Amino acid sequence: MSDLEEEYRLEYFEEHGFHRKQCPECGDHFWTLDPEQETCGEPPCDEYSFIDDAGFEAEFELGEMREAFLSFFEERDHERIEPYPVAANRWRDDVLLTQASIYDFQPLVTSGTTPPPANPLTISQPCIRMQDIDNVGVTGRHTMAFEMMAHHAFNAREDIDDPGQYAYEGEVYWKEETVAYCMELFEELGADPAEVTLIEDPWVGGGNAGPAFEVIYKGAELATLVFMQFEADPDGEYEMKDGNRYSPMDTYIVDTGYGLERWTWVSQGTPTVYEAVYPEMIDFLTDNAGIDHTSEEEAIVHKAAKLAGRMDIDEAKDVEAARDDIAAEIGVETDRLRELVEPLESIYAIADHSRTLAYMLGDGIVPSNIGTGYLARMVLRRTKRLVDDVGVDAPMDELVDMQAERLGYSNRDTIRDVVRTEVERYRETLERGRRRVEQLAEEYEDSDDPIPGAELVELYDSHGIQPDMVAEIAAERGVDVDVPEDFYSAVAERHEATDAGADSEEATSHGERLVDLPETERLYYDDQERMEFEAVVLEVFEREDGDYDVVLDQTMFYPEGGGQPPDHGTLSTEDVTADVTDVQITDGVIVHTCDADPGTGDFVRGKVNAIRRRRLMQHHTATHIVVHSARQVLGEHVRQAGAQKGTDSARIDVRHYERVSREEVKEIERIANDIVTDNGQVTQEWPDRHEAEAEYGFDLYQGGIPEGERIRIVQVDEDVQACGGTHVSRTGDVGAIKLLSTERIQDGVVRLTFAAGEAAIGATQRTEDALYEAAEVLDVDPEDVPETAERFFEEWKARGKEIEELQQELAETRASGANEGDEVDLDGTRAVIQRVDGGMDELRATANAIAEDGAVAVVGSATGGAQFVVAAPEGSGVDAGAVVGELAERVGGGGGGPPDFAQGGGPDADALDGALESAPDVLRQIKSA
RNA sequence: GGGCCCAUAGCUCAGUGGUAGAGUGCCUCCUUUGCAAGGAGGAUGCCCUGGGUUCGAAUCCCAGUGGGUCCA
Repeated sequence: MSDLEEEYRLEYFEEHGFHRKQCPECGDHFWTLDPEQETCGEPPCDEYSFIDDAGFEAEFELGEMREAFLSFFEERDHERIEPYPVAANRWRDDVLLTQASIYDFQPLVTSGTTPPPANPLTISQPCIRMQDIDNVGVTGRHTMAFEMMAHHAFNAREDIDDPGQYAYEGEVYWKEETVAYCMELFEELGADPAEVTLIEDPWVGGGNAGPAFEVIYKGAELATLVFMQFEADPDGEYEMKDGNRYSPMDTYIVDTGYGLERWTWVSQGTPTVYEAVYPEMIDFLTDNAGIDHTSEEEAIVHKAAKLAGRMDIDEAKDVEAARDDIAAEIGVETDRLRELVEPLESIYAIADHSRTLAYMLGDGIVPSNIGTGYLARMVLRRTKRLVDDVGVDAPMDELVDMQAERLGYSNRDTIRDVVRTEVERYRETLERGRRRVEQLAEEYEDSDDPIPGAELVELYDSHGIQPDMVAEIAAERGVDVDVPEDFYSAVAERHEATDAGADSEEATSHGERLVDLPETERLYYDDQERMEFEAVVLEVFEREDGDYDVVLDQTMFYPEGGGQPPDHGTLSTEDVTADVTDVQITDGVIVHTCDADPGTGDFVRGKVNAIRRRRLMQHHTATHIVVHSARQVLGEHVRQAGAQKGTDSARIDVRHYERVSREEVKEIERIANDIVTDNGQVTQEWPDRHEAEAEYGFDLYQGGIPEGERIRIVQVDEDVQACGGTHVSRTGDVGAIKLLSTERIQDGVVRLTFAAGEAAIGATQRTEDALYEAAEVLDVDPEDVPETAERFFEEWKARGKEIEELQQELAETRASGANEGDEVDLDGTRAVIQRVDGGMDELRATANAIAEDGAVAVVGSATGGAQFVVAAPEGSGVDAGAVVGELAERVGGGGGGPPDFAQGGGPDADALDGALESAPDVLRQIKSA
């Protein structure tokens, strides 16, 4: 096994007189210029020493610090790169949020597949780390949202077989330069290099690893310098702290992270990072919440803040014990300290969370029950609770807007709208929850039992009601709540029990043999209107189902991809004409599934089914137009969440926070058809990916992230997207666009189904057919259908009521007047046995009427099989349920009910009369039993 | 992407295979002319939709639609 120690012995340290030491407290190794230094300099081994004693020559505001950093590296030949969105799932599918600047370049750039936008580069990347959520506000240094300032250099080894296989070659710079830059930056800002400590701290993450330094200055961790150079390998020579083995890779990357907020904080020396980063917002919130400390209280808070670094829930085992220690050290009661500090902690958290929300919503994340949307919802609800608890009396949308304005977002109106909608939604959830809990509390009010844990789990998991909220509401009614210790693991367990993951394996029958074939030349991009071509058959595979998979040197057939179904058509030689039923692409090789074998090595003439292709192209272009129109109507946040094109209709799923109204649908349809009428050119080009990203942003990648240096982008009207599909050449060729339906397929995702061209006409005609048919049935003009339908529906209901009343009357008449029913005497109790051929309602009414007269009623009917109703007045001594059971058995069925009123029946209608005849005997038997 | 919960009167919700309910609101009358007043009477329902099981489904099963919620 090889140790990393050698990796940290830099010439830079040697030349500048650094010493390597080991911290007696935590055991970490570190480098320092100060021969006297003993501990590593980082809390809890050391304390902050920059509070009230700012660490740099000048104080910086956030923006000034960012600029200072970026221009420092710009002056040193780094290119400044614009930040990426915080929603990392826009360009990668393994994570939801951007948590570090290196995320911007994973996985394609780090693996060497795609070149970096610049090399070396510098950036200040907004990041969100949800895992720090419990520390925010408490420790004084943790924020959920932050900017990671960084410089990166992407290097590739030259001593390998084929250095040209990667998108970059050679070494830009490595460890020596990285450490030198770091120290130089400190000196430029006026820090004493002797106060800087570099702790050896190997880094592991996402299957990669490497040596790294944590850079500590005056107690604060200000930078991490990571030298990514290993990849996971069971036979690797390095074992890292995660217990896995790693071996060197061909690319090696400088990955640094300088926390903008920490640097700003140290430059100002305020008690907490929050006061340095968004002082106006903290002032606003403290004022608003009416927090006004005396100077003595102020002093306590101030002292506590200096020590608050110990309250890291990840490191301090018991946060409350840490609070006790702090209280003891500054000489106040723990309770008093908590009373003073907790509201401030909430306010810090509110400011941070508002900023987090501004980033998320500003980048177009829509609150939802899935993905990043769910995270946004969680943050928003948590913030709302904090706001209410601490008594801030400002609407949430205003708080988020304060941060959005500061961050320079232009879609602030949408952000506010989203926040308002979401807050309202939360209010409704809480109200629903309150009613539910009150009801539950009522159930337990009379018993002395507390509300059990299982109920709490159910309330939380299915209804989103926190246990402490249940406790609060239950307490109002004097009901206890039994919160299990392991509440959240009980919730998790509930999920695990039902999670049965079934992995579907993708079976590519002859995938391996495809690898040796050259990439198929794609003619469909050259001229999307052309449908015929000639090609050479490179290989034919016979399929298990008897069809053939044919690979050509070039093709006009579009393979399934980007939600566009494959082309159909024919491949013909002199002798054979094969129908193409499917076309797929694997690693650049296009496979045509045919019903005949054209023969390897032969020339074939390919002919694409032009009608099908044209319809697919119309729908594909229409999809771009509809998304673009929806964006204008619903807002800038609208983004594609999936799409499927077809020949008769297409659907597009779009992120949006509300249901789409009928008015909005009409507006989208109108704008879409305006674009069609304008008949603008639909263009495609293959620009450099980084240039395209710089020009159009990541909204390019609505349909997925393509690989490679150059990407294909398609422009329709003002809409630009990376797209591999085929399109008509002018918007007018789409013909017409008709929105067919909208549905909300998930919270925050709306599906728009529409038809284009001929299909649009067809769809409209179908709708009209339905209307005309309905009109014909009602015998009115089509435009009168709604009114007539309503009238008919009302009348139908009125008739129903009338029938019921008449049945009632009829039944009463029957019961009272002379009728054909047989009267039997059962030891003084009268019984009436009667056949009434009618529905169940009629039978019931008749039986009731007879029973009201004081007689036992046995009523039978032969409509729809045999049916009985038996009613027994109180004190008759007859169990109606038993009677029905007995009678129903005779008609091959069953029945039952309470003793005073029962019903039943069976399929054998012919046996009805026989059963009724035996009724007197049955009654006597039951009565005497 | 997965799990769970819900859908019944205008509203909030009970309902256990056997005659669809309560509170509130609504209408009428009475009492009182007093602030969420009291009394009496009355009207309100495709029990979300479509299948299935059953003699019989608001109730059980399946699918769909709409809503809620938790997790990754």
